[in-house]
Amino acid sequence: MSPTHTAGTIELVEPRSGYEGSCRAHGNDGRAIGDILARIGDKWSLLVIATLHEGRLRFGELQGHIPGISQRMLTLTVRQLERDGIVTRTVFPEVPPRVEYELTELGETLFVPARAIADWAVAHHDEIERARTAYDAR
Amino acid sequence: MSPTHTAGTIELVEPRSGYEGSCRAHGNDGRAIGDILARIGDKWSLLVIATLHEGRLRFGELQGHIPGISQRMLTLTVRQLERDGIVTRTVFPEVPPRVEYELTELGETLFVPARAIADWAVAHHDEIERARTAYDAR
DNA sequence: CAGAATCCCAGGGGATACTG
DNA sequence: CAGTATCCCCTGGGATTCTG
Repeated sequence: MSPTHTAGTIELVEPRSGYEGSCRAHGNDGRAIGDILARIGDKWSLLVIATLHEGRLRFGELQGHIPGISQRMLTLTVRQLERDGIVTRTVFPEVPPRVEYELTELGETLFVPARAIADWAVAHHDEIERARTAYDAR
Repeated sequence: MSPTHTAGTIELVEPRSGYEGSCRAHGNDGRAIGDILARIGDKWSLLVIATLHEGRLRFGELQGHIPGISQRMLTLTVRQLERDGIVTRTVFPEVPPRVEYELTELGETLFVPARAIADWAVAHHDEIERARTAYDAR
């Protein structure tokens, strides 16, 4: 909305003098991070992105590859991602209608760190599991 | 709970034959990923982890470094992270009470990909902003 | 100071039914 | 097929108050 900022580096957390200082200073940049984090961190976005990384898919296929997602949530998720420039939505003027989704360049760049998180989760999930059992038995 | 699985690699998304197959196969591994993703992807965890990466902090300080977090949510977040073995909670037997939080080794390893996501958000947030304005003006 | 307990509300998200 | 529209429940999470 406000193109009035001059870019500049934004630290997630300042060395030790105030996250608030760096993020809140120019108004919306601090929120932008949480904003984007909220998007990619939501229940389905990462799964959609990971699935689409394998190649373009139509709506139904996409849903088939993501067990448990409702039609409604898939629609909403994919619309958000489209709005953010992370996926493209292509409608083919046929009947019955066909719509295909694909990652954009931006989406592909996001896949890299997203994948890193997923890999971390996979690599450490039993370690976490043990930590939980230990904590619960305490 | 069930130590009956033989580890093995878990793919986030199978090359093209079924996310369901790989994840749902052994029962809880598929859910575990979404589970962990949900934890780190929630509204506050990443911020807490990032803040703690700078060094150990007591409750009040932690809250001071994370603008907008309520006492309640900080408590809940930090407890979850403790349960997952990502932070340690040290209570000093003093009066008034002092409690300090610090990242564990595991927590530090999580910080790496977490940081990558945050960096991505920072690096692309104006690109996303433009995509949104474009989409909304469409 | 560091929480635990309660209250309460907005909205996230599932199930279902309808449409172009 | 690929959505949209509703209904409705449940949880996330803020504000406030109480305690060791």
